[in-house]
Amino acid sequence: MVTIQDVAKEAGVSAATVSRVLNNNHSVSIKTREKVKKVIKDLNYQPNLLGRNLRRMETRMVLVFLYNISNPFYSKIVEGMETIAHKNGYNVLMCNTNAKIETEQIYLNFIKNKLVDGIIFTSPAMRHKALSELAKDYPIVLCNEYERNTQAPVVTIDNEEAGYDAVNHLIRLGHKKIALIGSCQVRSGYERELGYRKALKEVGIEINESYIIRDVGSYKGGIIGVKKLLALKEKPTALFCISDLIAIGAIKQLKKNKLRVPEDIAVIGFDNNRIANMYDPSLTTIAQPRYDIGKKAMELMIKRIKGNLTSNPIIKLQHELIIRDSTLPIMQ
Amino acid sequence: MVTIQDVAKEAGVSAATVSRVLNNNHSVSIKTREKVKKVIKDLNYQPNLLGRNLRRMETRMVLVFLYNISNPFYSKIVEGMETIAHKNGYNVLMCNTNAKIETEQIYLNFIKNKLVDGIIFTSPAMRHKALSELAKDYPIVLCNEYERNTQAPVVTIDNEEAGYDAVNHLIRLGHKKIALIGSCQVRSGYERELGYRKALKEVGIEINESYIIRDVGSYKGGIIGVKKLLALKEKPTALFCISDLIAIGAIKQLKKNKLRVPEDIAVIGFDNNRIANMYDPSLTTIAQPRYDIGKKAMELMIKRIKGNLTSNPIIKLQHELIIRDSTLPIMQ
DNA sequence: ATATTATATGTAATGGATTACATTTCACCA
DNA sequence: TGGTGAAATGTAATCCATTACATATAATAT
Repeated sequence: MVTIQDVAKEAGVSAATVSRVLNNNHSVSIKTREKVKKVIKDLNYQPNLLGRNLRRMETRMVLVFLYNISNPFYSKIVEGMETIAHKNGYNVLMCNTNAKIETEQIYLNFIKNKLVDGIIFTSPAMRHKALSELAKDYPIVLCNEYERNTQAPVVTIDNEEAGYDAVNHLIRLGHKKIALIGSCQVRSGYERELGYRKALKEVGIEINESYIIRDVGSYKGGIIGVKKLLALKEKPTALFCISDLIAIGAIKQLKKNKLRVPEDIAVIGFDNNRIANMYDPSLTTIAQPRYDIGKKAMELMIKRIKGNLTSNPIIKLQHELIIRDSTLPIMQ
Repeated sequence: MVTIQDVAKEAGVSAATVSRVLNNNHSVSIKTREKVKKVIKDLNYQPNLLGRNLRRMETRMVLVFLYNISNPFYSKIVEGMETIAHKNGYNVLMCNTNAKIETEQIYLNFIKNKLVDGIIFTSPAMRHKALSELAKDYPIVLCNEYERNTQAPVVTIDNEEAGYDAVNHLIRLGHKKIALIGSCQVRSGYERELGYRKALKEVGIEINESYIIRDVGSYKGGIIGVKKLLALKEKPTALFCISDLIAIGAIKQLKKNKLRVPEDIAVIGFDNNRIANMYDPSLTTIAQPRYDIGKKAMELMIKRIKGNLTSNPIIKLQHELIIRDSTLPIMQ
C-alpha cells in the first residue's frame, strides 16, 4: 500500500508537505505542489482516511436509520439529505433497523465508536427517554417520527393538520360516514387520527368509534380493516387510510367484495407513495415534502455536528393534498 | 472522551491489558478481567474504532451500492447480506448510486480510502473494464447485474432460462401472439429477451420484431410499450414484461384502453416485487431467490476479503414461476 | 546592506488501539 | 529450595495522516 511517506520520499519532500497538498493548504509553492501532485498520480496514492479520521476525530459520515429500505417513502428523503450532505463535504450511509431496538443498538455503536459523526432516525424503535439521553452526547436528528417528549431536533409535518385536510376533502365531497384505518402506535398515526376527529367534529358529524380501525398497518392492515368495516350494519362511504399501502390493501379488498372505488366507497391514502399514482384507481393522498424534509434534517445535523445548534427545534414542513381517481366526485 | 489509557490508569493496569480484555484475549487473569470490565462500565468507555481500524487496517464494514433504495426489489437481498455479515462480525451499509458513474466514484473512495473492506454492486453504472480493474485491487462482488467480461465474482440467476420459463408459461396457456416490453441495455434484460426468443422458436412461432418493445423501463415504460403495441394492426394476446413495474404500467394502460387482464391480454412480470401481489389483478411473475442471492453474495465477499477466493465464479441461483391472476387461463 | 516580514518547508508530537516482544509472577516439580 | 515453564502483564513500536511549532529561505522595506 502506498502511504503518504512513500509519496514524500519519492517527491523529495516531507510528509507534512504532501499532507498540505492533499488538503489544499495555500502555503505550498506552486512548483512543489505540482511535483507532489505528479507523484501522487504516478504512484496512484490514495490517502488512508482511517489515519486522517483518527487524527481529526471526525469521519464526515452521517448514518441514516431506516425502518427498511423497501419502504419507498424514504427514498426522496434520503435524496434530500444527500444533497445537503455532499454540499458540505459529508457522505450519507444507510442501514436497516427493522424497527428492532437490538438492531438499532448494533448500529448505534457506529456513533459511539466514532465511525460516523451523526445519526438521523426516521422511525426510531427506541423510546424517547433513551433517545434524549443519546442526543445529549451525540448528534442525533429525528426525521418524521418522534415522541412528544424527545429532547432532540425534529423535522416532520403537521400530521394532525394533514389528517384534518384529508378528511375535510372527503367531507366536502359530501361524505358523512367516514371510516379510518390506521395505527395510533406511532405518533404520526395518532396525530392523523386527531385530525380526523377534529374535521368530523367541526361539521357536527358524531364520531362512530366502530368506524375507527386501529393498530393495523400496511397492505394487510388495509385488507383486515375493510373486512371489519364491511361487517358493520351501516357501512361507511369513505375511507381515510393513514398510509398508501393501507389504502391499496383496502381497495383490493373492496374490489373483492364487488365494491367500486370511488363509486361505492371513496378512499384516501397518505404519503404519496410512488405506487399511489400507479395503482388502479390512482390514489388521492397527502404528499409530504419529502425532499425538503431530508434537506432540512441534514441541515440540522450538520449544524449540530459543528456545534451550531444548541436548542432542539421541532420543524414542521408543509404537506399537500393530491387529488386523484380514488376520491373523484361521482356523477349522480 | 474516555480512552483506553484512562481505563488503564483507573484500573491500575496497562493499556495492553485493557485491549486484551476488549478483545477477549484469554491470557488475562479472571481477577484482572473483572476489574477492567468494571472500570469500563463505570467510566462508560466506548472504544474508538478509528484507532483499532487503523491499526488492524480493516473496518469490517461492507458497502452495498444500490441504484436507489426505493427499488423494493433489493430489500430482501440486503437482508440476506446482513444475515451473513452479522454472523461473521461484519456490518452492512448502503448508499444510493442513482446509476451515475460520478456518484459511484464518490462512494468508491470509501474502499480506496480504507473506510470499508468491500463493495457489493447491485447494478453497476461503470463498465466492465473499470470494474475488472477495481476487482483486481479491492474486494468487489457483483449481485444480479453484470457484463459478460467482468472479472469479478457474480451472483445472479439464469435470466435467459427465466425468460424462457415466463414465455413458455404463456405458450402453454395457448398464446401465440406474445409481445415483450423491456430493455436490452442491462444484461439481465438482454438475456430475458434471449429466453423469449428461444421459447418462441422452440414451438415454431416466428418472431415478430414489432412485438419487441425495447429500451423502455419501469412504470412509464410499460405505458409507452402498450401504446406502441396497441397501435399495431395485429395486436398481441399476451405480454411478457421484464419487470413488475413495467407490467404494472402496461396493465394500467391496457385498462385505460378498456382491455381486460387477463381476459383480453395476459401479462406476466418479473421480480416478484412486493407490489405484484397487491396489484389488481395480481401479477404472474418470476421470483428470484432474493434472500439467498444476498446471502451468497456476502459469503463470496467475506471469502474474498479474507483472501480465500481467488477465482471469479459466476453463481446462478434458481428462479421460480409464480402464477397469479394476470395470466389466469380464460374459461371459453 | 541590514533588519523585518512573509513564505515555504521540515520536525516531531499526536490521535487511540493493537500487538510483537520483553519481563514479571507464580505454580509446580525434583 | 532452586529451576522450569506457563501464565499474566507491561513496554514500546506501529498503523497513517495531520498540525503545532520550529526553521530555513525569499522578498521587502529602511
